[in-house]
Order: sequence, then structure tokens, then C-alpha cells
Amino acid sequence: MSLMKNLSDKELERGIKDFLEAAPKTYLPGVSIDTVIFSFHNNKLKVLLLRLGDMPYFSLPGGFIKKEENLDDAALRTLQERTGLENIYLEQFYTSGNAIRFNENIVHEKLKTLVNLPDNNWLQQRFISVCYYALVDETKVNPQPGPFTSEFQWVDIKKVPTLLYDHNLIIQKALNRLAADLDQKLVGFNLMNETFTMGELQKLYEAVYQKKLVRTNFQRKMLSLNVLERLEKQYNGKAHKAPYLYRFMEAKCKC
Amino acid sequence: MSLMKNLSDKELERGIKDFLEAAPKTYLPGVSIDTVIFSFHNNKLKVLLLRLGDMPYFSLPGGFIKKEENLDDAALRTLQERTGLENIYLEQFYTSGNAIRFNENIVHEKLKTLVNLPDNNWLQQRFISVCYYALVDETKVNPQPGPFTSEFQWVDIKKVPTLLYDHNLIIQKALNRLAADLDQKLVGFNLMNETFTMGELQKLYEAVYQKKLVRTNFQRKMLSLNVLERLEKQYNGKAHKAPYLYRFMEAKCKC
DNA sequence: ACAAAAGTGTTTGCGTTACACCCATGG
DNA sequence: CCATGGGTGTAACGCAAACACTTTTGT
Repeated sequence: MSLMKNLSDKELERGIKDFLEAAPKTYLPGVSIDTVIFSFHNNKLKVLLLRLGDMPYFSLPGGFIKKEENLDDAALRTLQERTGLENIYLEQFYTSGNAIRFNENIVHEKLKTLVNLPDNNWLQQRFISVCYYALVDETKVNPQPGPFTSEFQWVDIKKVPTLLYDHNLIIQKALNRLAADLDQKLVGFNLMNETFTMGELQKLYEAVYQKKLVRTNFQRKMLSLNVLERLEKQYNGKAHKAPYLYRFMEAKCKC
Repeated sequence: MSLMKNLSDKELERGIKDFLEAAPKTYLPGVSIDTVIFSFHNNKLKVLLLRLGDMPYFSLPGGFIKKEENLDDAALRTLQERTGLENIYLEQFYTSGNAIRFNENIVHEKLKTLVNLPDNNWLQQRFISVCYYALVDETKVNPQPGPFTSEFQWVDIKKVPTLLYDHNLIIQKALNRLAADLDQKLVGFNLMNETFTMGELQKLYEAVYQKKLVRTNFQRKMLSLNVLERLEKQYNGKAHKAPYLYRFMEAKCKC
């Protein structure tokens, strides 16, 4: 599952040192961005998590805001840097700001073992974190490491382990917001391929709502929205009726 | 309408100087809080705006976060300082972070005319603003000035003028969120008196949704929620049937 | 008696649910 | 021909909109 060989401690040290030197004059102090990156692949809703070295906890990808950069632009930039994608669906949904965050000390300890950092360095300040969620096509993502990343992993939303900080809470809030947006803004199509069967679309909705839906009623409801274009049938060699493929009609998108 | 006599320039100068001296060691840099304080009075939905000196624009009340204080706690504290209230319904809904904000320069100019401030003082840094909305009883609020306030005003939501920064956008987002929460969380009762008639409640919903509702259907819908307790009739001396008073049953509150 | 506002009843339409039924495909 | 999954039909239910109707009050 891991998407990147571990960087050597030497490489990590170089990256962290470079970052720490540039950070104070490049980024706003005390404000960070966390992004819940959702994908839907093999009928599973997943989020992209990352890990620093051999630390016992994963965390969300994130970034910082340049001193002359708009907040939303910063969120898009950090996401593009991590995924290599353009035109990503991105939505702000929460800002997290507790003074004490779960297990932040072990991050600082880990950083100190990797790099000989002074106490009270730029990374040890208190951060207010603005949270976004993004919808991407996992197969088109080629994760790029930031300075604090040695391993990426796409994790099934149902199997997310205990994470650093309050990142479990943040993922839960992201999922709640995604469920609401799926209803009201049809954003789910950002997670599907160009064409898809009704069954695949239903699996997405079930993964987000975290409950089973009735197949026949789901089909009628989706078709009644008048945003799906029916294409040719998909013969997949299985011993049953071939399902139609559908495409989302962009003209009717409300995003 | 103004709720405070103007402070003298002398008083303002004293307050601003005290604030600026204490701010760098008291508050997180670069992060502020803006609060849209809603009230409902005389069948009108209002927001509390404030003005510095004789400036041409009003703005939202706000505050800053102490260095060891949780974000939500800071929002509640600044709100309590401004209103004198406890137990306020408060909800975070958005974080605003454009690098350039509408008319921020005239604020700095104004501050400089009031106090002999150096350039690049603490207030002139770029701020990321976390936005909350609050629901209060206007009659119980006794607005207290912060260091940058010489005048408070409750303004009908339909008559909000052009404000400083992006505060008009923030109010619009707050209203949208309030409308959603009114539906799903019944938060509207935080804006009503202990007892109220169905007509008064309807006026609140109409003000938030910004559209007329059908009286008879509204009544049935509210009663069907089973959260209203019917009390005695209210004889108000008008030439028509006396309406019942209702009370919100707190036991059924989901907040 | 009348106007004005409050409260109730009734019809209609629409969307959701549940479930029966038919269709296509490959083994 | 059967198992499997895809697609359609339909009745029942519930909610919300529209509107007619009754009730209460002070002038």
C-alpha cells in the first residue's frame, strides 16, 4: 500500500533544514493548512495519509501560507504540490485551534532526532489549522513528498487508524461535510471516472453515507436529477445483464 | 440607534496604546476572530456592528486569541467581553484569509491619526480571521467597547451598509449557515424570548430565509416537531383571537 | 355585525420506500 | 436453464403546498 520508499534520514534532514531556514521569511507564522484528500477507487472511499519516518502515527497532508498569498490559493497550491494535479475540487470546511494538540510532542521529539533543532524553532510554535477537503482521482495522483513526509498511503475511510493531533476529528468533519455536499451540490462526480455504472455510483454514496441504499430507488433518484447522460452498455464478460455507462453532464453542474 | 456615546479621541488613544503594548506578548500573531452577532427584536433580524471614531464604514466585532487559549474559548471570551452575556450560542462557520482586504488601509490611516503609531505595528500585520456567528437576546446585551470601538449599532439584516474588509461576505455566509442550522438544529429558539407566539416565530424564519412562508403550514410544521409546549393565551387587546404562547421544551433540544 | 388575526381540516401532488417483476448475459 | 446482476413498474406512505373554513377578539 505504501506509495513511496522511505527517504533516508539524511534526505529528510536536508529537507527539514532547508524548510526551517526558509519558513520564517516565506510563510505566515502560526497558521497551517490541513487537507483531507478523498478518492474513490475499487469501490472504496479513501483518504491520503502520510507519515514522517518511522513515527507511530500517520497524519493529514498539509502546508503553509505564503506571506502574500490568499488562503484559498495556498490550499490549492499545497495540494497541487502534493498531488501534481490541476483543477482539483477543494472546499474549506473547518478551522481547528486547540492550544494543546494530541501527541504534538512526539513530532517535535522525532524532528529533533532527525535534525539537530533548537528548542522553540519555527515548527514548535502553536498553529491554527484551516482545514479543506479535496476530491481527486487516485489513479492520476502521483504523490510528491514535502519536507516532513517519508511515506504516503491511501487508507480506506473505514480503516483510518488513530492519527496525530486532532486529525481523526477533522476527517470525521470532512466526511460529514462531503455527505451534505453530495446531496446538495452533486460533488460526487469529482470522485468518479469520466464514465461509470449506476452500481459504481451507488457504492460511492454508500461509502460516504456509511449505509446501504436500495438499488432500485437509488437508480430512479439519480436519473430524476437529469444530470446523467446514458451511454452504451458495458459488456464486462460477467454472467448477467450488461449495465449502462453514464456520464455526468457538466453543463448542468452547479459547482 | 447608536448604543454608545462616542469615546473622546483621548480615551481611544489611551485604549489603543494600552492594547498595542500588551498585544504582542498576549495574543497569537496573525489570527483574529470576527463574530456575526444575531438578534431578533421587534420582528427584525439584526446584526451588531461597530465603528471606530468617525470612520465611514462599520465592521464586525471581533477579537484575538490568547497564546494559551483554545480557539473556541477565545471566540466565547471576546463575545462575553463585548456583550456581558454567559451561555451564548456560538458556532464557527468560515475562515477568511485573503492577502488584501477591502479598505484595510483607511483603518490604518485612522489609527495613525488617533495614535502616533509606527508603520508595521502589530495591527498592520496580515490577519487570517476565523468567523463565528452568535445568537443573543438583544435586550440582555449591554455592549462593552473594545479598544477600537466608539460606537455600537444593531442593524437590520436587510439594511446592512457596505462594511470594512470582506465583512459583507462574512455576514452573508453566516446567514446562509444560520438558515441551514434553523432547519436542522432548531437553533432559532436562542433568538426568541422564553415565550412567544407562533406569529413571532414565523417572522424569525421569514427573516432568516428571506422569504414569506404560508402561515397555516408553518404552524403545522412547527407543532409537528413536538418541541413546543403550548401555554396560556396572550390577550393583547387587539380585535382578534388571542394567540397561544409557546415555550421551547429544552429537554428536546439537540444542540 | 364586522374586520383582523389565530387555529383547524382537507385536498392534491410529489418524492421516497418497499417490493414485485422482467431483462440480459455467460456458464 | 439457471444464477447473477441490471432495469422498470407500482402501490403505499408521508410530507408539504394550497386553500377553504371556523374561531376568537375588540370596536
